[in-house]
Amino acid sequence: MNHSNIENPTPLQPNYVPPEFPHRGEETARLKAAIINKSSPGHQTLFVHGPRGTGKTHLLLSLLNECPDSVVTCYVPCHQYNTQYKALKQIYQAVTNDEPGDGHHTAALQRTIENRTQAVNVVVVLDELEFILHNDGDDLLYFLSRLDTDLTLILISATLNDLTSRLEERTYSSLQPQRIKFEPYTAEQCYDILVERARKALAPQSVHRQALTHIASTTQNLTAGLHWLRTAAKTAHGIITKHHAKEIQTQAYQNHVEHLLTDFSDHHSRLYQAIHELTQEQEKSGIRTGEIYQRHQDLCDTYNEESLSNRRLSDYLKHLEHLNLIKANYHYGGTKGKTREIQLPRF
DNA sequence: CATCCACCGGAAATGTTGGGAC
DNA sequence: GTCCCAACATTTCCGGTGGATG
Repeated sequence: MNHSNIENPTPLQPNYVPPEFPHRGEETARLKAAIINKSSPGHQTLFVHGPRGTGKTHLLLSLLNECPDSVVTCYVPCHQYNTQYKALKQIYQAVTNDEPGDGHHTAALQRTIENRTQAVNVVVVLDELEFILHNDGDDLLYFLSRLDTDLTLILISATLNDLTSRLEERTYSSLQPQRIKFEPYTAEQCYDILVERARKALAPQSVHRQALTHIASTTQNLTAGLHWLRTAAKTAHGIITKHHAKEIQTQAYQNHVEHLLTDFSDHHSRLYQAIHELTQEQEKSGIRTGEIYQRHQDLCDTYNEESLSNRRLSDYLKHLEHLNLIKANYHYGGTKGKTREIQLPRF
């Protein structure tokens, strides 16, 4: 039995890459000029940054698709390929159509990549850059910057504004990145896009305008907004009203969080759960890390899972911070000692 | 002014897995 | 197979931080 409003679920899926990018004309033109109508051979690096849900990833994926077959393209989501070696493997695969195992020397992969990319146009996108910079990403960037090929390197990040402070000097000066900033959508622009997606995915007249304006004025993160709309469509009996949208707001946000965490470990989820629980229980805002580590430990005990060292969890917390799932206030000493205060953002 | 808070975060150590040479 | 060498996830170790307290 299907009494759902959804006629075509695809345009509401998180991985759906739309054919058009409204309100991103300037960014599209600049990226196209750099990638597809590249004027001069040699190196170029673009640093694409801006908040989550502003279309960075999807626009780049769409442009990679438009590249002619003669161009070797490689998209690397660095939250999954978070070391130089793993990222090199992805590039190696794109260049040679061959998958190397794990027991090689980094230098051997680098040499092969260097040889196979002579006289080839290569576009490499490193998305979620902060996750690899947390490890040995700098070495990777330095290697890529020194490649003697026609390489277009695109670095994407939602939490970094400035690479100068995050890269070694020689790496930065060798890359000379051009910045392209994606501003957040305005509520009006967000509404536009939601309307368009609703039109493509849902039965006519199945969503109230006020439901969409409510979503668009609450969050300008389009990824989150689309999760919200999809959740609303899935759960509505009949027309999607503003009231219904409000009712399922929390559930929609949880879906969004779950989606962000799919590529991460169960410990990441449990850590988030620990923070979530503590936030619900206490009215004071700001929870210190010690408390979170303790709660995570307790959760592991009840699920009969092995816990991790606090040192490791500290890194995982940083991952959640990179995903904008938590806000962290750093105290480098003082009354509270050296610690972080963690908060959940409002939707 | 010394000491303490409470955890940060770099570095080294440990254990596991996979590759290549013999 | 055996041996050695990489990469990697995780643990262990520990120096460091700056306002509050006495």
